[in-house]
Amino acid sequence: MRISSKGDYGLRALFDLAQRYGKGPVQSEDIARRQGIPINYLNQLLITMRRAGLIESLRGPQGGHMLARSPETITLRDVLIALEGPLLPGDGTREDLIPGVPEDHDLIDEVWSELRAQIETLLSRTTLDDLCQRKRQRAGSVMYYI
Amino acid sequence: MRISSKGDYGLRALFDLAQRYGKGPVQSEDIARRQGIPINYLNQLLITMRRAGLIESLRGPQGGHMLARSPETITLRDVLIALEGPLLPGDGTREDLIPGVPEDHDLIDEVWSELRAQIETLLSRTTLDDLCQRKRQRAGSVMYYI
DNA sequence: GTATTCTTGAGCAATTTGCTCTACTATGGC
DNA sequence: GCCATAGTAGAGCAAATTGCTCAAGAATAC
Ligand code: FES
Ligand code: FES
Repeated sequence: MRISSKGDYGLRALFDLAQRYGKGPVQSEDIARRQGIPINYLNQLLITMRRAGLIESLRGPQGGHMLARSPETITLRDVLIALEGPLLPGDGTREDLIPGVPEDHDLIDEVWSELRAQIETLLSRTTLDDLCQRKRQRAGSVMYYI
Repeated sequence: MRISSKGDYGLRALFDLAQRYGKGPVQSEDIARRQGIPINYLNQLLITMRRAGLIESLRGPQGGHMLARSPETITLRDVLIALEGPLLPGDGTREDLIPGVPEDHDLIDEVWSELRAQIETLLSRTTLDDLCQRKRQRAGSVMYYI
């Protein structure tokens, strides 16, 4: 029930890309420097995210990474599932554990399932674009109050 | 972002106790047998839960474990926090990771914080008593349809 | 006092986390 | 075609966590 550094760093990187969406590829070294992510580790995460279809990458000079879709269509759920694997247990429920009294076991499995569904809808409500908007708002109000 | 065997086994054990609430102490061996939990491991978990104030334990013959509070007052949040530690990162945010651009970093920290709060309220909505009621309902309808 | 039941803490293999490093591949510009 | 610039792939690795087991001890009912 935690978010590992993958999810944290990964979201930072995607947020970085979201702020530069539509302005050409961003190099991993730039992301790493700005967001304070160990570059070797970030490269790994970027590959994972590309394989998950969240970003696209171009090699060679002037290459880099960019969001594969617009920021409004990428949710926290997408990010966390790509980086941390399926939420809660396995796909459905934990088949690796020893079961107990069937009625009780099934009931609890259901609870976990419902919980996962609820958490996923919760996560689906926040997009990368929401983060960008929040940042702009904040920048605006800071200006305002100075 | 997963629930480990601690949370799973722990909830099973508490559910077992909830179904026997008010009927005297239940021995760990009985819980282990019914719910299919390795007994040595279960003993560990029971101690953790006692230290968290969820159960009370009595030693000696006819000893055992019982809920410290009534099942309506014990929520999934209590269970998971006791067994899995604080939800999401540390207490507030992950101070172990390298920060990046302060505006971005603070924004993302906020997102994690809000997320944790939302997940906690979600978890707080289900109590052990809810599980017991669901089981009774289910048993009822099974009877009915046979 | 003795059988019963919880308590404490050590120990341990297997897995996961959080990285680093090396080698390779693709591409743009000259 | 050459070469500098990026991304890609995967091995490797120390440290932490997971999922347990086990042995020794302490409390209590009878
Ligand atoms: S595996 Fe946990 S209750 Fe089914
Ligand atoms: S530690 Fe992750 S953004 Fe702050």
